[in-house]
Amino acid sequence: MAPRTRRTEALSRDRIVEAAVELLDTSGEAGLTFRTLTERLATGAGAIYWHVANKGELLEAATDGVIAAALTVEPAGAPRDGIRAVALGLYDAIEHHPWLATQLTSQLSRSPWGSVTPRIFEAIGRRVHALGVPEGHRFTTTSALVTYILGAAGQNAANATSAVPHASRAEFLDAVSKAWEELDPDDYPFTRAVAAEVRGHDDREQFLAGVDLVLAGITAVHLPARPGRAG
Amino acid sequence: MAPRTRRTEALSRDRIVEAAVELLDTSGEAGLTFRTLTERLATGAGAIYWHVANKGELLEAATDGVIAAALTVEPAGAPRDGIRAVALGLYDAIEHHPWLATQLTSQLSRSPWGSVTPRIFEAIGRRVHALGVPEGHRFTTTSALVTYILGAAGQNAANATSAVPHASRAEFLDAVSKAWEELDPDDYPFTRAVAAEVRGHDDREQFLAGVDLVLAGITAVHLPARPGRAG
DNA sequence: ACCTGAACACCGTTCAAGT
DNA sequence: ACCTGAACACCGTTCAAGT
Repeated sequence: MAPRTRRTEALSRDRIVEAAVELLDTSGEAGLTFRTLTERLATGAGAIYWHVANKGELLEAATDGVIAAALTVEPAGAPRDGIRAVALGLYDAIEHHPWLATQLTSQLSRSPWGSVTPRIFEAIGRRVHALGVPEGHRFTTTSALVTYILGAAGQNAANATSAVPHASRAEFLDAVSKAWEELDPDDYPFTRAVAAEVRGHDDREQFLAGVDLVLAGITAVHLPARPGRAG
Repeated sequence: MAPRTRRTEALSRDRIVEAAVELLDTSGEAGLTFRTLTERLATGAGAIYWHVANKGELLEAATDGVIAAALTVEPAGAPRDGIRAVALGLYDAIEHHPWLATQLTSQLSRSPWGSVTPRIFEAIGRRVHALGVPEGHRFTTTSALVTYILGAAGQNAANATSAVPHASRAEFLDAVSKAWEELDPDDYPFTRAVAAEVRGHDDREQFLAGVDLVLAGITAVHLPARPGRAG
């Protein structure tokens, strides 16, 4: 395959990051190497290192750009709906860019001072505040929500990447269901019993159900029912 | 460093997996290579490939062994306490073996028919059932719990691995808190406001608080209050 | 059946040399 | 200042050859 880019414009950090995102989207984390990247950009490895310190920084920049775009959610509406919208925005972003999952986990912990962590934290936390969660509980509550959202979305991204490539989603779930039904009845009574529920389930619905479960928990623990306030 | 093992016994799959776990625990995911492994076992690469198909299978086996050990939790007690105990068991296992985090995410999705997924699912799900969650909601509820637990534990494992190596936990949290306090007041009012709460927080406590939040949500949504049942 | 270890096709990164 | 591209020190995996 001939290089897509003929180097009309000069190289720049932005163009490098852009190409990296394209490679990641097209061929996954393994598809981004300095070889594929130099080929795509019609340049040499050293040229890339002139603009970017190392592969980690490249991945950070790629993540930041995509997440910033994903978090531009309409600001208005009830806090609960806002949280659902932000959650879905992240879910969809991770589904379309499965390489985000790994990246988010490592950036949230490795560099919480970077821009990605505050961005996500702010988008959720602001609405947790608006929900009425009292001071002193906002950090923990927001952390729990962010953890669930990124954990679930990440799990889902792994689902998307993996699996036998040509097997449809339905076939995959069918295989899991079958495998669970054949587990030892003494050791795995529960897993066997819910095996059938695996078959039809919708990942996105299940994700939202989880968000609602956490929201219900927040309501129950931190927002004692008052007359005139809807559940 | 001289090889620790002098090859007194014959090579076996078990000994290889055992050595892999030791290397992973000692030097992290990057520390396990076929070079370090052959050195440790005083053998050649081909010998390992005779017992194990590839590196992925090696990581699977390592994960399975450690998780099975971590899930041997006392069976009795109230379901809620059982869930907390299982959750903490997984949390601690991942904290002691941070490489588990990545591994669990990929195994839960890539091979839900493997032994790891059913093991975790069964340990939590059985107690979700005992809690009284009605049929038709057990799969989704258990998924949400497992997602939160593995997501939080995984995030924590990343914390453990990363950070400037010599910085103490307190110093690290202090740096994060400071960085958050310096964010733009217009863009990050919430994050700035909770920056102080980062400083003192205990990860384990916060993890458990999250589990309790999900449990409260399950109670609120699926276990309508009845006279004679304690919250 | 089980093991050896050189060889292969990759990585990320560096760096003298060019313009 | 910006870029080239060969070279370095690694990877995981294979495979003819040994016992």
